Amino acid sequence: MNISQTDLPVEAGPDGAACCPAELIPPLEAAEAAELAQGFAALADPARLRLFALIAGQEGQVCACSMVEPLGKSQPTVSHHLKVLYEAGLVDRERRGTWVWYWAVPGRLSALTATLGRAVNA
Amino acid sequence: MNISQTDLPVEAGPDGAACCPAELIPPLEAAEAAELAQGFAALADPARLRLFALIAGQEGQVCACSMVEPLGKSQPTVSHHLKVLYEAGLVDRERRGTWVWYWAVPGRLSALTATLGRAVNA
DNA sequence: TCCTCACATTGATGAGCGTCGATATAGAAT
DNA sequence: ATTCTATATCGACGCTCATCAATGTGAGGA
Repeated sequence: MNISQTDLPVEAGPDGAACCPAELIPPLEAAEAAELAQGFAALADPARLRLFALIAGQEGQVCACSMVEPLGKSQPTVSHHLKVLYEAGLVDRERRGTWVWYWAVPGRLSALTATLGRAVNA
Repeated sequence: MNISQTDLPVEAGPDGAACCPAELIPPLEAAEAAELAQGFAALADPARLRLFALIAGQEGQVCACSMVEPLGKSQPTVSHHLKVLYEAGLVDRERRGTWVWYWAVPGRLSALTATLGRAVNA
């Protein structure tokens, strides 16, 4: 087994045999990572993904009453997931009389992925 | 089977006041939503986000030993998160002697977001 | 061979989440 | 006011996950 020094990005020290370059670029700040993770967590559930696709895929707005049946979950469960999406900033809502209407917040999804992409390409 | 107006999801009032416009476009298929959610779940943890940014942000590959200290978690915890990222297809790895090297799988992150974006714009 | 180091796995624990039934709240209509 | 409907909240259950100490595994080195 012949290991040439150009094969591996190893910075081997004479005494300690280091495996790694001296310093890595700093990772995401813990606070920013926590905020990003919260955003992705809102998309980490199949029911919420289907809800979000249902809302964002329509022209205009969607009434909450029309989302219970296609999702196949109980009304309290749908309401809970809508709240999670709302608190994640992915959807907005407005009460009009008896019903509540939801719509996707433009650019919020792309902002999430862009933030991670920026941290990766830094 | 009889199709009556009570079968419709639309509750159209006499003056045209309705809560639901008509049929909604079908949501994400449950199977596709589950697969997507699994991918986003890998990014829904601050420790894993920092790990992924650490790996994808470097030039070349990263030794596992160099990720324990910057993350501030125990070695088993880091190993667990690396496994989750690996099984989500976000990173790949190779053992070289004593050490294990990790690198980001190109295009996997953008594929995730593109799939959701396609479902939304359909 | 035995020892050491790097990494993975196991087992346990505590916290958090998805789910639903029951209930509360808000608005509209009678 | 009473009642009905749509939505939100509460309480509880079961399950999953993040975490770490202890242990296992696999690869050099003496």
